[in-house]
Amino acid sequence: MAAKKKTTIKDIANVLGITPSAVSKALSNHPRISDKTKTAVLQIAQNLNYQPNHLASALRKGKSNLVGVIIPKANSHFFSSIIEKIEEVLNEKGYNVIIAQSNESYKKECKSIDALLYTQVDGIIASMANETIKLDYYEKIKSKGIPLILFDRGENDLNVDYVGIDDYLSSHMVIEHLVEQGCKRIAHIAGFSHTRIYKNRIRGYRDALGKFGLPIEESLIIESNLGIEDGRRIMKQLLELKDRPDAVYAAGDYAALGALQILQENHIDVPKDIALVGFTNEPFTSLVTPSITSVEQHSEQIGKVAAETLLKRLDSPNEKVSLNKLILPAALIVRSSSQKVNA
Amino acid sequence: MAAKKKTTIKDIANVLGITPSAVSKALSNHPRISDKTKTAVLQIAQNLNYQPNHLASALRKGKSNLVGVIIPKANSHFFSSIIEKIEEVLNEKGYNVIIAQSNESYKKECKSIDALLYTQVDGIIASMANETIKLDYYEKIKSKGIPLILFDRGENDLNVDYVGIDDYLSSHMVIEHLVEQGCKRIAHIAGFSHTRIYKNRIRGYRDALGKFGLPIEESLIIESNLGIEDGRRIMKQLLELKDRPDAVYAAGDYAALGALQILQENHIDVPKDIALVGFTNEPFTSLVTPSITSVEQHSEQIGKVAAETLLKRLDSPNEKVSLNKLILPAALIVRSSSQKVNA
DNA sequence: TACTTTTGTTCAAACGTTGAAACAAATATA
DNA sequence: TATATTTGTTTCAACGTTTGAACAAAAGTA
Repeated sequence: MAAKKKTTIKDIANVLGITPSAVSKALSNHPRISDKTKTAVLQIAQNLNYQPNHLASALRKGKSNLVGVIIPKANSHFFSSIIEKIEEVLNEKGYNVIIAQSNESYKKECKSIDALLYTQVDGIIASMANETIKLDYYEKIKSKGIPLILFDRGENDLNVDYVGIDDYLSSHMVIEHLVEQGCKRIAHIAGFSHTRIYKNRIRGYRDALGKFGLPIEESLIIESNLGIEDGRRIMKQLLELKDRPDAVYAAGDYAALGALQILQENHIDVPKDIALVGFTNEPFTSLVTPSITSVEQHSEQIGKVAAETLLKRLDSPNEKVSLNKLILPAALIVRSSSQKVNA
Repeated sequence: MAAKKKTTIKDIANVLGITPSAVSKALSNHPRISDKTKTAVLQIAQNLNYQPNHLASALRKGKSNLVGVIIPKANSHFFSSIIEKIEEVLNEKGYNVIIAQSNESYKKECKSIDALLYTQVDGIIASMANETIKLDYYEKIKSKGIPLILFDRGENDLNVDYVGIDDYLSSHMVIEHLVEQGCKRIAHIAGFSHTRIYKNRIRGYRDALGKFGLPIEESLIIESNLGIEDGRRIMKQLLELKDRPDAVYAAGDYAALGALQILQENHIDVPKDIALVGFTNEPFTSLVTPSITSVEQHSEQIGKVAAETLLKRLDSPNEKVSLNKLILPAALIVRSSSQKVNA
């Protein structure tokens, strides 16, 4: 019952006794079409409940008005709010957004890229899976001439636009704060240094320690995947040291949470005995007790800039604009887990 | 430099000296095409790096192989894992998924629906925004003959397939558990009763109290949006009663968390003085101290069933299959916040 | 009056793929 | 040998929209 023939541009033309071509031009507000015809067309279009056939116009124009977004996992405040912003910016310009999750898997990422290319997206905005080391599929996007913007997890070797925060400086902010709180032995639960952002956080951590005249101790720097379990494991390891740290800086909130659990299980006072700082400012950091100090990455800002950068590329596809590497500032959100003085 | 002409079916045809039609048939493994031709076509397709033009085929076939999914907010474990599953099931059958967030706003939801219809999706899977009362845009989907599946937040009046859990029974499970723990005055931080699922939870709560011979007290049932702030506000309200409850059952985890915060701020022992149960089993329920007992809704299961139901509709569009109202069982995950006995 | 310009529209081809129908050649059946 | 069937391919139109070129009519200029 429900499925009725869709009205096309041709139906409107028939009603008015003009050609489909005139209707098409009227609908796109062509200057050579008379106002009389335009209003008539609009009127009939409404009456017949006309919906333009996106497929046909996309085929003809060679443009789908679809943009693909690849993220590791939607299930995090950081990524979901970036997507929200990207959608907002792109929808306004008539683009629709297709979201694909890689689930941190290289294989799934490749499949997603193929799916997006098959759907003929006009551009892709992506944050790479942790696992990804080979860049062949991203090269494939580039080789098809489809604009690609990376955010957060990017790769310098790819030579594409990138939007992210200043990880190096963020580490400085964290260390400076901890030093102000009187901490002298600061451990770092780090991400894998083969990923750019984690490498920079480590570098920032080291340099900042140096800046404040604190010794760098390799046993206090431990790389991992930064999951809860990693945090727990590494915190246990740190507690077993003969000389315990008086602060822990985790490069991810989940790892920080795991560390917090272990500290509490061992009745170690946070922040008095050991101060704790995380990274990403996931909502739960403010919900747990004690609340966890973390680094806010201004996700909406990242999403906005990524989308706008893509729009720029789409508007001037041939223009050889120089690469954009946009590094936005981050902010330290100080909470109970690190506040020893003036609480 | 990068943007080169895309190879089409015609290019392949030219190389082999056959018609595009033959190539098309070879690629779709038509039985009447010789194996010789098929392998030749495949070979050349690979050589020329041929990628089928989805737009053209979609236009011709009147099928986009795109499915739209509308959710209130990706930023929750529940919804993001449902999406993950939907994607998994649909990708396997050659469908791509477009995700749209309504952000719990009716207006945004309408815009999303229009966008999806414009993109010519073959079907839509949706969970309604809290705000949504008018069903006109959903009727629009139906009137276009596009299969629509609702999950979690559905509306009986719409007369479409629905997948969700048994909210009524879930409340029974919760109350039964609390009664077993010795609770006698159980408050309910409820969702708005104009939404089906919350209405059912309230009904289940009332009936279960009756079943266990406990009196129903209207002052112990308070409806809200179930956000953290709602939880805090309502918990304060409950604490001001001359006769305090000895247990609180919140219809959402965030509300439960807000309640927990207030209880802790007032140094009320959870679960000894007041036991607490939430709903949805968001990951943070196991992360806070004490961990919060909650109802697991088997999101992957919901996603799987929703996707499969849609596939069924897509496969037999004209078949007047009777409506599917699939009610899956939920599970109570008991944690510290409600465990008074045999801890 | 004759010519140019402007205005409003139609014509026709194209975007890339598909599938029913037509066709010729090869093979099977009588 | 004549006829029917099968096999492999081509022909052609279609999906709905867009766009440059063509065209006629109206308006402007000389």
